[in-house]
Parts: sequence; C-alpha cells; structure tokens
Amino acid sequence: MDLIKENPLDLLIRRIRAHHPLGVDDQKRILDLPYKIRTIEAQAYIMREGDRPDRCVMLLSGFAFRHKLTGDGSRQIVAIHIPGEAPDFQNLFLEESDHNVQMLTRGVVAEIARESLERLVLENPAVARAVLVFTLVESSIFREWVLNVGRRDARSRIAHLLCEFACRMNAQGLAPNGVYELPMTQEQLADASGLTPVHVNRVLQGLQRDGLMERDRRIIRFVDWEAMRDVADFNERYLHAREFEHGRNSIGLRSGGLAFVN
Amino acid sequence: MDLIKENPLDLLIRRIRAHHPLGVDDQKRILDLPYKIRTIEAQAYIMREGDRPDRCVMLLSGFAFRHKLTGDGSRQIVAIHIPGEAPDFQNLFLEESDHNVQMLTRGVVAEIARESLERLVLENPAVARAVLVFTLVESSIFREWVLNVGRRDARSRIAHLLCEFACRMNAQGLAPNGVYELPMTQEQLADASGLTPVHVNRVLQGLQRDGLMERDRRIIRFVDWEAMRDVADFNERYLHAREFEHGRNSIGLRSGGLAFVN
DNA sequence: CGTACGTTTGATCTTTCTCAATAATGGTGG
DNA sequence: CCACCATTATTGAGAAAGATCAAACGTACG
Repeated sequence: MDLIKENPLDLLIRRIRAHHPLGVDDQKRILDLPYKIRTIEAQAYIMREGDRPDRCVMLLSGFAFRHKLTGDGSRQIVAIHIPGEAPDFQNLFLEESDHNVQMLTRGVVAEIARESLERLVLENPAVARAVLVFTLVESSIFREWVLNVGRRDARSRIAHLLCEFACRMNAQGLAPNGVYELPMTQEQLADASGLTPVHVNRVLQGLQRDGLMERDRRIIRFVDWEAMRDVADFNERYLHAREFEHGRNSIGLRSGGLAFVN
Repeated sequence: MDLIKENPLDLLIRRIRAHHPLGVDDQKRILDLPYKIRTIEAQAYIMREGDRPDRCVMLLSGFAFRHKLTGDGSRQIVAIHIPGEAPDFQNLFLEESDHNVQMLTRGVVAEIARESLERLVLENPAVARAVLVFTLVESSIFREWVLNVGRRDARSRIAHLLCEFACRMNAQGLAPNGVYELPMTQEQLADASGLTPVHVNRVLQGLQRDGLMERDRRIIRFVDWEAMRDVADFNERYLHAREFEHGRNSIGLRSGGLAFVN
C-alpha cells in the first residue's frame, strides 16, 4: 500500500474510522476537503516557532520531527512523526506555534488549509471526537517522554525510544520482523533523548554488544524484543493503540505483543 | 473571589468565554451539567493509571499533580494543577488513563460525569473548540517540560518551574507582587524536574544566595524577576496566554510582563 | 578523488547522584 | 501547652553517569 499513490483524504478517513464509526455524509465532507500535495526536502521547515499555523500537514512519505531550542542554542526534539501518521493538529487551533516542525528526510505531504479543516472539525462531532483523541494520544506520548528524559538512565532512554518506534512503525506496517529504518543521525537521537551524540553512540554499541539489537547504518533490527522491552522499561499502554482498533479483528493485537514477536 | 463559593459551571463558562464567545444557549447547556462538589484529602488519588476515566474534575481549591512511575519505582511528575484551572480533559476521551492524578494538598473539586460532558462537547462546537484549545495548551506545556528536563541544567530547570508557576498563579490572581505559595516538598520538586531532592535543595539555596528569590517555608518570593527569567531561559510563549484574552482589555497583558514586575 | 558529514574512540572533567548523618518543622495526643 | 514522632530540609563526603574535548576513521556523494 503506497500512501503516496492514494487519496490522502482516504487515509484520513481510515484513521478516523479506526477510532470511531463515521457516517456517509461525514465521509463525503472529508473527501470534499481541498488539499495540496507537496514534496519537501530533508531539513526543510514545515512550521517555525512563532508562525501562525495556517495549514495542517499529513505525512504521506518521509519522517518529520518537532523540536524546541533553549536560549543557548541546544535543541530538544519533542516528537517524531512517521509516514502515514495522523495529521498535525497540534497547532491548528492556536494562534502561534510554540515549536518548530522540520522534515527529517525528504518526503511527500498533503496540506490542508486551516480554515476548511477547522470548519470540518467543528461541524462534525465524529471528526471532532477523532481529532480530540489524536491530540490526547499525542499528549500521552509527550508525558511518557517527560518521564523518559527525566527519570531513565541513558541506556533505558535510548532503548525506550527504539521500542516506541518499533511499535509505531509496526502499527503502520513499516517494521516487518522487527526491522525498521530509523532515519536519524546519532546527534538527532541525542537531541531526542537529552544526551550527547558521543554518549548515544556508546549506548547503542552497548545494546548491540549485549545482543539486544543490531544496526546497519540506520537500519535497526530487534534481536531480543523481550530483553529490549525490559531494559527500556517499555509499556505500550501510553500509545493507546486500543483506541484505534474499531471495527478491526483485534484478536492478537490485544495480546500486548508486536506482530514480530518471535 | 472565592472559587469554592461560586457555581463551578460559571467558572467553566468564564474560562471558555475567555477564549471564544459563547452563545446564550451554549451557556444554558453548560449550566445544566450535573456536577458534584467533593473535598479531597492531600495525597488522595483522583485517577490511577489503568483506570477508565469516568469523570472530569475541576479544581476549586487546592493543588493537584499528574505523575508516572518507572518500573523501578522512580517517579516523574508531568504536570501540576493550580486552583481554578481548566478541568481535566486529558483522559476524558480515552478508555484508559496512562498516568496518575493525585492531590498535592487537600482541596475542593467539582466532578462532572464523563457522559454528560462528552455530549456537551460533541454537540456544541464552541465548547469543542475551547476543549481542544485547553488540551493543546496543555500539550504545549508538556513539550516545554520535555525541553526543560532534557536540555536545561539543574539551576535553569528549577528556575523555569518557578517561573512557570509564577505566571500561572498570577493568571489566576494567586501571586500578588510575585509572592506565591508553592505547596510542594523538595522531593516533589525533584520529581518534577528529574533531579534528586538533595540537589534541588542546593539549587534553591543557590538561587536565594544570588538574590533571585526568597523562600519562607513553601512561600516563594521573586526578588529579581528579570534575572530569574534569564537563568530560567523562560519565555512564556508556550503558555499561550493570548488564547485567553478574548473580550478582555489586553493592554498591559500583551506587554509580555507579569503584573508584579517592578 | 576530495570534501562534508556522520561515527567512533580515548582521555579528562563536571554535574549530579548516592549515602549517611543531623537539624528543623509540623502535627498529634496527653 | 508540651513532649514526641514523622516528615522534610540541610550538610558533607565520595562515587558515578554522562559531558566535553579532540582526534581519527568511514562513507556518501558531487
């Protein structure tokens, strides 16, 4: 399933329906949304702190990240977005962005103008509910990141990031057999975990040495999911995956494991 | 203005109207919400991780906090709530709470049942918008906390927490002249900043020694707001206070300073 | 084939943690 | 009102995780 080739609004509908039933007219109204497909280069900014959010972006391919800077210029990545993920509603109802959104890799996005999406949300309770839930799940992930960065040591922290990716990539069908590409430099990994690149490097080597995972460039391969989950102190509850199992045969998914667990 | 003595739904209406106009019938429907006033003891849990959120709580008096625990039992406080703040919508549309909510002090809350609030939100676009904005502002605060804990040193981190409180307390009229009570032990401060209590103690003494603030018990008094803001690397943008200036004479408020700045 | 960027390594330095003991404080029952 | 107990705050000394600095090594790509 290539997200770039399909109508991005179908993707949006699918995501909303995964959470909650959607009437035919609601679906029609979604399909009427005007949108624009754009290719964006790696490193390009989608939104900068202080900007007025005037559009909402859906990632059809490529990765993006959100970050903030301290006064002395150090950077904290506060979120990463993988292809196919729900659109960016973080700013849509605020007048001024409080952080930067930047592409991690080159990618293709669908842009929806703020006004039309805003109207859609406010006029369609089913859509409003879905947007609220998307936002709450993102909030939950932020909370887990505060915990991760505030209370876990470097090894757990990195392992946790990797586990979160594994789960989210898996949910998008992008991590067959526990193998996925994490297109981040070690410096970016450091900025996401509140560490230095040097230390990230040593931690990654440690995880590898202990047989928890393998790396080849940016390709991550989980060798021992259970052990990894253990050092990561990872519990997927905060991802609220069950909120998105509506109308799906959820047997197996509810078992708590990933598809690639041996 | 004593929040305990007034109708909590008026408080809710006021908060929503601060953000966006509200029709008379919307207001009526809000006033029809059934609610229950409860006194809660310090340390009592309002919600536990794993619970199904079945009610929404507004803080009329007293302080509360949200936290998560790692597997080995260390705690990270991810949010603090002060009296009069917007209700807790974090969990209202999710099936399972991903964190704990606990009272910091004894306090009085108004409880609104999930179903009635959910219906209100979904049937009234003006309310939906307000709830969305409340949620987005909380999200923004989480992001700032990730930055705070991930990229600032101990001194900045504590100073930043204190500045955030100063602003938020001030917005609720609870910090006259830059003096406010922060009813947290140093251990709780440590859990909010990802430090140890011992180190928090030393940092507080440092801030005091350098003439930035004074302490008497849990009473904080800002002596030099500008200097504090400086070491805190504090920029109130992320609090999105402007989102709540609707219909208010915002001259002075927009100037970026606090009421108690000398 | 050279340049730029990312990764890896080693050595040293700092911040913060840990452990442990002491001093305040607040609240409680008598 | 006082003595006592539990909590919280404070101090000191030593240990450790992670940061910093600097250099070398790879790799991709024009």
